[in-house]
Order: sequence, then structure tokens, then C-alpha cells
Amino acid sequence: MSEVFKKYLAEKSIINEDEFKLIMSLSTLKNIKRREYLLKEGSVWKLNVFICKGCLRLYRKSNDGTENIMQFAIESWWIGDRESLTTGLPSKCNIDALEDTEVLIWTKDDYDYLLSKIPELRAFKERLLARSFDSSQNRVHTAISFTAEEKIQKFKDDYSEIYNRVPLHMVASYLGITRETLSRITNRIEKK
Amino acid sequence: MSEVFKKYLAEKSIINEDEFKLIMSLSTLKNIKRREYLLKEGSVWKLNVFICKGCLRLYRKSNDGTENIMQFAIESWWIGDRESLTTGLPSKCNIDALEDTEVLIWTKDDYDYLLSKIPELRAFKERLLARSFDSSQNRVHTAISFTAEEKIQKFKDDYSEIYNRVPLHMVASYLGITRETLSRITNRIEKK
DNA sequence: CGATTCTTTGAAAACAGTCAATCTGTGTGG
DNA sequence: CCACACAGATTGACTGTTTTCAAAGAATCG
Repeated sequence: MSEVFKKYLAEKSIINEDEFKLIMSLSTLKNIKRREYLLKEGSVWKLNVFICKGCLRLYRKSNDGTENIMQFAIESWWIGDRESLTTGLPSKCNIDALEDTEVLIWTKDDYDYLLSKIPELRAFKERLLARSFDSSQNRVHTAISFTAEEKIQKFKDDYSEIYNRVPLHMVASYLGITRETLSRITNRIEKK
Repeated sequence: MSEVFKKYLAEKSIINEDEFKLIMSLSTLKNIKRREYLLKEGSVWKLNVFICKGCLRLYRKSNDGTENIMQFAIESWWIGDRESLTTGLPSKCNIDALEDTEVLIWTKDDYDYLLSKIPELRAFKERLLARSFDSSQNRVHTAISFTAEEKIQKFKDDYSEIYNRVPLHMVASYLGITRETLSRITNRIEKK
């Protein structure tokens, strides 16, 4: 299943065959069953994880125990808690699988080694972080300025693939609205 | 006024005296009057801007024309539209001064030159981006899971300095609530 | 001062959340 | 293969919060 990763890298960066082999040599393929956890809050996150197949979610809990989904991740996405990875502090996040999933895993140490050996990988990682920041900012903007209806519409437009793969109550959680509101507004939109 | 910048760099990185002089030699000191604009949406952002003194805000406009504040920035902060800077696309953001402000400016080309000459500056910039991403994620989390009252409380805790320097209706805009709601909830909190 | 900006307050309307019940589809074990 | 359990989605009635609109009061700046 590492072809997904190879294709991904070929499209997004200019890593050569030898470098690719080095990267793969330090990776581990792991299968994660639906509902299985990859990270529970309180423990320190020390991995770099690329998704070859399947779907994961990353969520935090509010004081009252509600789950707030920060990220959905499907094929060709990375997932993890960057903050815990770099600070070494316990994570505030949970990651579990919404489908049976296959991922490639590098430990922090191995990945750091790769970054030091392959400048293009480092550059790639930086571009990725920059784009992640931009989309996080865009999400802040929709969160503070869009109505519920606009948020739903934008989510369908931007992530139609995910919209059709995950339970709706999780989409609601991602958007910061209740499942009932999502259901009602969706019906209202369709009647137009 | 560049002492602020010198102190900032000394605290946050390990740049030596020669490197510091090189960095300064390519900078321009600029005064910005209250209400003056540094960026208007539609134009391309090409600068790196460090604030020595004063206060700026970065906001976007919704479809209906409402201003949504994405960032406040005071002494020792950087401000700018990273997305426009790297993509070269027109910015969706506006930046203007809330107080008379002094900033240090580097053009994109000059700054890229510095990054290539001073590895520690590049490393520093990366750490900064990583932390910016983390705080953006944390802001997403509060935006989708906190009540208005909790958002206000958190803002006061995290940014008391800014809370006391900018108009309240702008704090409301940053939090994604109306000025009336902010006023009412603040009064309610104080009566407790 | 006078003008502008900012903040507060009130009343009504819109909106989203809560609680509870029902409906639907899926998958598992007997 | 059916029955049952379970996760997920929907609906209704109600409550509570936030917005909207309008007006008035306070503070600030030239």
C-alpha cells in the first residue's frame, strides 16, 4: 500500500529514488481497526503518520465531555498532534479510526534523522506546515463569521468526499453546531 | 527603536552580532499613523513586518461587509498575510493601525536573502510558524466549543494587555460575537 | 466645545440548543 | 435468515442565548 505514499511524494516534492527508499526503510505499516485509538489525551505523541487508506479523526474534549472534532483525515493526509510532538508535553487530543485504516508510521527520531539527511523532505514539511496554518486561519474565519447554514455549505463544497464518508453528527461536531441543527438546516436547504 | 527587535531576537534565538547587523542593514523603519493602512485586500502582500511600538489589527470582510478581526498585534509581534506572501495571490486581508505605530520592514526578497545566509534565522522562522499554527488550532477549538462567556473569559486571561488597549467592539469582532453581547455578558460577569 | 467613536441598554425577533421520542439502516449472533 | 441491538438521523416542542434594531449615554480627539 505504500504506492499511495510514493505517488503523493512524487506529486508534491522532488525526492529521488534513493531518498524514497531511505524514507521507506524507516517506516512501519500499521493497520488500525474501526474505533481503534492511535492517541489518547494525556499521553505524549511521538509519531509521524501518513494515511494510505481509510479515515481517522482527531478530536478534543470540552470541559463537559463533548467531543470537538479538529480534523478528519483520509488517504494522502497526515495526522498527529504537532504541538505534543514538538513540545514533548501530554496531548490534549484523541485520534481514532472511523474506518479500517492503513497508515505509514515514522517515529520522531527516525523522522528527524530523515529530515537531516534529505533537505527536500525538510522543505516539503515546511510547505505543508505553512499550508496547514493557512487552512487553520481560514477555518477560524468561517467559525467566527459564517452562519450555521454557510458553514454547512462550505463544508460540503470543500470536503464533499469527507461529507459522504463520515457520520453527520461528526460533521456537526467539526462545525461547532449540534447534530439536530445540522439535520434541520440541511433539510431546509434541500427544500429550496 | 530597533532595541525592541534586538532584545526580541536575543531572547528567542541565537543570532550573533554580525548576523544581527546584516539583518538590520536590510530593514526599514516605518511610522504608521492610527487608522493608516498597511495592507488593503486585493493587493499582494510582499513584506515581513515586526512591530517595535504600537498596535495593529488584521481583519477580513464577510460577504455582508462586516469586519472580522483575525489578529491583534502589539510590540514584539510579527504581522502580515503569510498566504499572500508565499502564493503571490491577492490578499483577502486588511491591516491597519489602532495606535500610532513603529515597525521594522523587510521586503520579501531581502528577507529571503537573509534566510539563505543565516540558517538560525530560518530555523527561528520555522519555530514561529509552528507556534502560530498551534495557536490557530487552539483558537479554532475555542471558536467551535466555548460559549460566548467562556470565550470572553479566555480572551481576558490570554490577552489582558490587548483587552485593555483596543476598543471592545473589536474584541467582540475577534471572538465572533456582537459588541452588544460582549457588553451584556461582561456586565453579568462583574455582578457575580 | 463639537464631532466622532465607542459603549451600553431595551425590546423584539431570529436562531441554535436541549430534551425526548421516533425512525432508519446496519451488522451480529442465535 | 431472522431478530435484536445499536449507532445514527430526524422530528417536535420548548428553552435559552444571541442578534438585530434603535436610541441614548460616555469617552475621546481635534
